[in-house]
Formats: sequence, C-alpha cells, structure tokens
Amino acid sequence: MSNGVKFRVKLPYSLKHSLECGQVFRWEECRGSYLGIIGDSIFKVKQRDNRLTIEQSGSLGSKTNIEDYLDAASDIAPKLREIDADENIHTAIEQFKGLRIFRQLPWECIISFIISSYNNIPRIKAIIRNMSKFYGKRISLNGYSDFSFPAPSSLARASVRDLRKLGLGFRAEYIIDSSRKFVKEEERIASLYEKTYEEAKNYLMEFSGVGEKVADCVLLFAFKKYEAFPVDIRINRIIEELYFKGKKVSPKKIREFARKHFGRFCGYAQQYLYHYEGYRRRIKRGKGSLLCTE
DNA sequence: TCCCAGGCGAAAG
DNA sequence: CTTTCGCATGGG
Repeated sequence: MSNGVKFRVKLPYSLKHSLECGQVFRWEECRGSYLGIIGDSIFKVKQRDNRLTIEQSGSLGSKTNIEDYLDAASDIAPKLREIDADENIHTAIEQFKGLRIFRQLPWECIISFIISSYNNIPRIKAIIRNMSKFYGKRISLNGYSDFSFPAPSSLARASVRDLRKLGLGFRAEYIIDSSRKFVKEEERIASLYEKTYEEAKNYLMEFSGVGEKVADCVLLFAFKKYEAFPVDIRINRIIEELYFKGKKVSPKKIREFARKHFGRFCGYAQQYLYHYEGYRRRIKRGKGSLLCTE
C-alpha cells in the first residue's frame, strides 16, 4: 500500500541535482521518478516544475518527515546570494541550479559517511546495499522491493568478520564501535540540533571512524549546520586549483579559507563545488566536447 | 602492475 | 602543533 502526497516548493529546486550530487547513497533514478530508502520506508518522488509528488511505503504515521528531508519548505535563494562570492562559485550555482542540501537521519548519515572514507561512491552504495540486505528488513512499495537501513542495535551486534565479508574492510571495526556508542547515547545525538557547530563537531568526533571531514558531513547533511565545510580530496583539489593557484594547501587551511570566503552558509558552497568538480572531471576524461567551461 | 577512492588514527617530526 | 604512514577492497 502507498500514500500519495504533493508539496509545492519554492524555486529554484532541483530534485535531480540534489539527489545526484553525492550527499545521499540510496536513491536511484527510475523512469522519470526517483526511488529512495529512508529509515523503514521506500519513497518514490517526482518533480514537475514547482511540485513534488511523493509516494511512501508503510503507514502515514511513519516518523520520517519527507518534506523536511527534501528541504521542500524553504527558500534557498538568500543562502545562495550569500555564498555567491566570485565567478567560480557563481558558475557552479548556475550549473546546478536548485541543488539543495537535504536533512538526513543522523544514524544513517553517520554510518554512511564512515563507510565513505577512503572509498568511492559506487562502492559506498554497494556496501550500504549489502549491509541493508543482511542487517535490514524487507520493505516494498508498489511491487518494488528493497531493504531498510540497518537499525543501530543490529549493527551493534554484528561481528567484524561478518562486516568484512560485505566489503567494509578496515571500516568494520569503526562501524561496530560507533553503532554501540550510538545505541548508548541516542538522546545525546538528538540534542545536537540545539548545540553549536563546534560543540556538536567535538562530540561527533568521539565516534570511531569519524574525523573532521565525516563530522562535517554529518553536521551539514543531518543537522543543517551550514557553516560546516567538509574537505575531502575532491574539494581540496578544486579549492587549491581555483583559489590557491594550484599550490598545496592543508584541509585545515581550506576550511578556514572557505568559512571566511563564502560565509556562514559555506556548506552550500562546498556542495555546489563538489558536484561541479565531478562534472569538470567527467568532461575532461570523456567527451571533452560538450560544455567546456574554460 | 600501478593508481585512485567524499579519511581516519596512530606515530613521528 | 603539523606531516606521514598503513589501512581493505575493487575498478580503471
């Protein structure tokens, strides 16, 4: 069974760019719609102009607030105006008009980004699929079937051997340790919404496998801390190239530069630049003919 | 065979 | 304080 819901969004809003920019790992394009899994539900979402049509598996009483997750109620134009500090970011904003930062569930976000470390996106997705298959439960929507994200208690009980078999590698211990901590301290996690960026970051970095970058991803993608600027290899590279003449710069310096240069919503700048960097690389590697930005 | 991937933690400088 | 190194796994 499924429930249909419609939302009006304030443009610019791009479901496509938001789902494909690398902030989420469990969404797939499917004949003009997108199918995704959040918590115990499968969602099917379609955008037509300023309207989102959403179907959800399970009951209406489900605790996942999809409108909030999809950032369907806010207007990003003011934020974009604030980060629009130069020609580079301006181009990225134009290129991916409507890209939104969603609001993910803290649990799923923490685990997903622990898995993301020293890894690539196709493999991150595959590992999360595997994990869900073995530690989640079967769920379905309109004949389409999949598995829920594993519950904290399920992963807390897993063994290193079993997790390694799913391809987690050296991250298996991180996942188990962090799951146990999460189970013990779930109330503290919820309280992070009211904490400052620094306080919340210090706490998140107590989790095994969570350093500065992963903590910043969780703060940005699950807690709406838009001053978080996650610096991974791609962001490091493109900031060096665009703002430091290609000279080597440490992640710490990159973060400090970004916070000053793009302002209090620098997390949004990060996501546009991250997606923009991937776009530029694809053009360079393959079909260099279309839409060269030089 | 080498290189890379949305880094982290521990060790060394 | 900053820099360096090992880490599992799979794809290009």
